[in-house]
Amino acid sequence: MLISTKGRYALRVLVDMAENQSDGYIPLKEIADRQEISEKYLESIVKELVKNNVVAGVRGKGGGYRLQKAPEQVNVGDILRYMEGSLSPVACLEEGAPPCRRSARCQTLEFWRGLDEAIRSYTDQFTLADLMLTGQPGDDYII
Amino acid sequence: MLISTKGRYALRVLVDMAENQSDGYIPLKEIADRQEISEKYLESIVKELVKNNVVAGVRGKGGGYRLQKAPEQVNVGDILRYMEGSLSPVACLEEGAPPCRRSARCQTLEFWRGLDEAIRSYTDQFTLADLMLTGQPGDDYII
DNA sequence: ATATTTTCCTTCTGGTATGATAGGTAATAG
DNA sequence: CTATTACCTATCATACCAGAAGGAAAATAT
Repeated sequence: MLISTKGRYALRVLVDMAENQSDGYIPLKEIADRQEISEKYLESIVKELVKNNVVAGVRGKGGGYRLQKAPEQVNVGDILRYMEGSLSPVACLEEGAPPCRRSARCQTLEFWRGLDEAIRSYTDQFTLADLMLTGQPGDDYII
Repeated sequence: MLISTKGRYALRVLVDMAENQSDGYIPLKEIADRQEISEKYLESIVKELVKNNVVAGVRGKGGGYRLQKAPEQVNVGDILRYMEGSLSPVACLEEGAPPCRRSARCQTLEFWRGLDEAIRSYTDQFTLADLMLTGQPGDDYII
């Protein structure tokens, strides 16, 4: 399974933030309630999003989280890579993986590279805005 | 990581069998040596391939394993699904998964379905014969 | 018959990731 | 000063991964 709950929940949280965006900050508890996900678990997920400057958090009363970019600027593939570490289908194609001694003779490598590319090109064409419309990437906005 | 060593090794074993095909059977030890994979571990992998009628095993001297179909008839996506159980990127799209209570309101579901389809359509266009050529699916044979 | 080869079957193990839960600390607004 | 909220660290149960071990059953060669 390529994507764990970390990646799935992260997308849901971000779409939720994008849709409930205002000038202020949204407390995690609100999002947890709407999305029916344990707030405590979401903490660990949002932490990663803060680290990668996707959202910003402010403590105390009136605090919460907020998107750091417009939904159109948030790439879904990036988010998933932040959360999962990598979207590579096989270990040997992960960034920073030790070079495989057999790669020159490996008859399956090209196949895996193609799969990696198929996953990358699919996920990278979506932004948060596309998910808000629950449509296809590049769909026109109907405001 | 979508694909574990089970799926990766299975493909390598099958390509090895296809290339070293003769009228007889190939002992697993030979394949393990050529592929530099532990024979004991390969046992568990080949077992799954036998179960799914991809290869057949014969015991005793002169025994070993053999492909049950021509390489052109062996679909790579099928093999990976046998070994991994599923190629779905997320749990909720796996076959036999309990229906998700939130699916009607899920804003990420269509995105995941698209990814599932991208993975499926890529993997399913390859056969063992394509891997033997280390080329692209549908490449012409040059004999 | 017997020895050898090979698949087949069951069990065990150490390591790591997943999906959380628990409890506390620091900052901020009113 | 108090309530609220993010932030931090630790712990836990479960499962999966990647194998290793040991033997039973079948087939062949001698």
